[in-house]
Amino acid sequence: MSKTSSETDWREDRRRSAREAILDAAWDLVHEGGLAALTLRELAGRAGVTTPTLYAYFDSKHAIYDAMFGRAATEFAERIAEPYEPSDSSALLVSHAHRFVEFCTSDVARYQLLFQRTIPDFEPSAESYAPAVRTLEAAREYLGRNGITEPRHVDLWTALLNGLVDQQVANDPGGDRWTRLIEEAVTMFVAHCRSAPPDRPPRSKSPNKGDQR
Amino acid sequence: MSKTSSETDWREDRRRSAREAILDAAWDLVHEGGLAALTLRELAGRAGVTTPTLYAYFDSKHAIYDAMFGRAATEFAERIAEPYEPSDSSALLVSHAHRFVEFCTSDVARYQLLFQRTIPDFEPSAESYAPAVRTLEAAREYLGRNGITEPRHVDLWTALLNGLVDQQVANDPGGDRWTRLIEEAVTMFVAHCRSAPPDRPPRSKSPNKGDQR
DNA sequence: GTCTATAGCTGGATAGAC
DNA sequence: GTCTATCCAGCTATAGAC
Repeated sequence: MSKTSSETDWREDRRRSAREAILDAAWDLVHEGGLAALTLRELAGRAGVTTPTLYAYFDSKHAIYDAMFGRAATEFAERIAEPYEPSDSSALLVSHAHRFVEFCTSDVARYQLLFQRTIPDFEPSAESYAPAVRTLEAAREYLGRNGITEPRHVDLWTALLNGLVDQQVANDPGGDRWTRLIEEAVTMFVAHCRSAPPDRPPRSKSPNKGDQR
Repeated sequence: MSKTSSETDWREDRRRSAREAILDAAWDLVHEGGLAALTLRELAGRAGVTTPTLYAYFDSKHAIYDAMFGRAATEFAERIAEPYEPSDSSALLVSHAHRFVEFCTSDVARYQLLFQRTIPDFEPSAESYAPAVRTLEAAREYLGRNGITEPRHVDLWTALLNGLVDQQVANDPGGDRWTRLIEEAVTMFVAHCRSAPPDRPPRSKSPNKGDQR
């Protein structure tokens, strides 16, 4: 090799920080105009470079979305992993739910990029996606401490939280019409799981089959 | 007037059916490639006309989306308004939930157009939107028959159903991983509302304030 | 109402000099 | 790595003949 390792580190650090600066500008842009407002021309202008320069740091526009996804997923994982104040398992679950919902509603564009599939033909790479899946394990952990281990209950949990977030961002952006229901929703959910039989969902009578196409 | 009324009806009928044929083609296109795949060139090709002809029937691309929205909203209202088999109020609510979720999951593009805001700068007109709001009144009606009248419970209900739909279409399209939880979700919800005090959500202890930014 | 032809714009991506 | 200049594709929408 013709370079010392410190020279290599220097250059790689500069390259990394230039990439991060571009991503900063990308997020600014997206926060103002939504995910679809990201264009390479506008991004280059904000980052103080020209379009071809962007291709020195990213292979394509999708690669930029992927890097943005990776940053969002890391933020998500870090926020969820922050320590909780000591409390009983039920209050812990409420805190966890608050964090999840607050994380999602505090940045709608980030939420859409992470959890909805709104960009045509974009799929996050496995590396970018990894932190997000690790975080789902955390949810299972907190549910488990409440004695909730049934897979269908985990699914019901994700549906409940996701529904609150979705209604909040779609119908009352910036407000708290649905986020203020979190505690009640968790109470409802926990009470149900504690009373439900472990194997089958409770059914008092057969459902209206005629309506289930 | 120089035309008889029957001549006028004739022409208006022809015009209406031509519009409907274009909308049929638009829905075919969208079902195959998603909402964003609608382009006027492709639409014209499928409808057997050329691009300028589309402008003889619609003022703009957004006007086409609006007409599609109107049709979807009407389908939604009609499906929800179909009579239910006689049953008790609880089973009625389950049937209602099944219909809502099945309607949404059976046509993802239609669901996205109706309930998510994924098309840039598109807002449905008041006329197109009207059937959808009327249908929300139906949900309140069925909840009311179960003694559920609190506004916050109505919000919790919409979040719960919307969450099931969202998880289903996002993470298990074509499957039933979340739709099969409908009955259990309704049971949980109804039991909670019956036991909850009418004015305030139940809280055994104060929440972890440190986590509520 | 329907066509041919095209305007006018915006987008992602690249060639090649420096 | 960064620039100037440009290509090429896609889109909505319109002008004007028939």
